[in-house]
Amino acid sequence: MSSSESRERVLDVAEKLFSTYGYATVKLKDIAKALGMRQASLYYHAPGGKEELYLEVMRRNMQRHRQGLEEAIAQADDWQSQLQAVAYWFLSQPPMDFTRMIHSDLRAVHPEHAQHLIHITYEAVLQPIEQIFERCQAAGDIRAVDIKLLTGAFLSLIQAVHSVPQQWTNRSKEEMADEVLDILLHGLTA
Amino acid sequence: MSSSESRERVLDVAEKLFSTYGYATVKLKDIAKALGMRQASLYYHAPGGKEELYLEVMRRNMQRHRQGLEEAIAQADDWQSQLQAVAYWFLSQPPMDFTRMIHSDLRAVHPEHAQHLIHITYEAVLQPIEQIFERCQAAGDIRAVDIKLLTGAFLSLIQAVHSVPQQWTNRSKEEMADEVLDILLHGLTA
DNA sequence: GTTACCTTACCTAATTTTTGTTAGTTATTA
DNA sequence: TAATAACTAACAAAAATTAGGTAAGGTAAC
Repeated sequence: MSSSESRERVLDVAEKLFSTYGYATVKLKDIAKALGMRQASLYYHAPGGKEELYLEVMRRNMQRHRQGLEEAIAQADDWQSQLQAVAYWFLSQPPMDFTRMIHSDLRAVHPEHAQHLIHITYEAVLQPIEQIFERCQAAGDIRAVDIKLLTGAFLSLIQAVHSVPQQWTNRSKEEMADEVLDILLHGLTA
Repeated sequence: MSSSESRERVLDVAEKLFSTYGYATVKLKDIAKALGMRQASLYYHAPGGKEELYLEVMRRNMQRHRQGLEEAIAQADDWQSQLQAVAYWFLSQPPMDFTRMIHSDLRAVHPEHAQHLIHITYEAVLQPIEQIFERCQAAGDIRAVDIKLLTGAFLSLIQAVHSVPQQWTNRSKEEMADEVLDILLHGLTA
């Protein structure tokens, strides 16, 4: 395995753990264990320590989201398929918990880094989705609503589906996302 | 201050912190600091230590939710006001993050206690809301949907509103909850 | 009503455990 | 044989926990 491949592997594992459990819950030991190595060996791949590893992981994560969302949106032709594509994209990725990130995880990092991460998060994930809704609204496809609120609601719904323990249901996450999306578009009373 | 009053105060403070930041992020030092006492003094009020304090806090929390939801629902006459009352109830309480609780916080407690907490959570908060939707569905007020999924979606929407940093908006949480609820009921395309 | 003695609600200081980090060593491989 | 990618062991810092002390306030005995 090449150097950059094994570094990617470290970032992948760390990302999955940090995304699922949050910064404070995940110990370096957990990451090392998941990688099949000793805690100290992590410092070969991540010499900057835990906080810097978290930041690298999240920056790469946001980078990938920007790319993935852009492609997902570009390839869908109408706005409803765009929303579905975005939903499926998130379901294919490690869970992204904004609430925990903002209120909990980011308190562990230096304020300037936290601020920067919030900024790139906005550009990478919030903005692309806001733009879908803005285009919808301009075209008259959806009624007048607070776009930022709607974007937050949309994301929260997808992540709620994402976080349903697989053992609690016999449906696939995509099925559930479709149903939730349908409710969002046409309402409960339709 | 009476003995039970000051104990309640400890539980109140611990609840707010645990609910907002999660189990691992909150250190006993943080709780002590918020109470204006030394870390070691916490052991006078919570001799069982951190894990047991967390469990007591969450059990009391669920107890209160059961009560509060029951009253909120009983006092509203139609189902739409019931949903609004439930939303407002949650906004009046410390945030409840199921995803974090299940995937993260509960990993720190003994499995049997975790199981029990999941159970009382279901009875105290999931069930009352499911019952609203079931009655709606039976009465034909809403169309056929997966009730458990709908309940999760509803809760996730409310908590998303609850977690919006007040500085990011000039609207009240109740306003935002009303708008989100309206979208849920009538859809984006209405 | 003052002395003795409890209890309450903290405190400081020390200890233990967990977590993060550094140093120095070794096997593998390009 | 030099770089890579691990390892063990030690160390440091943070977090949880325990031990033991004390000041304030109540209560019973004298």
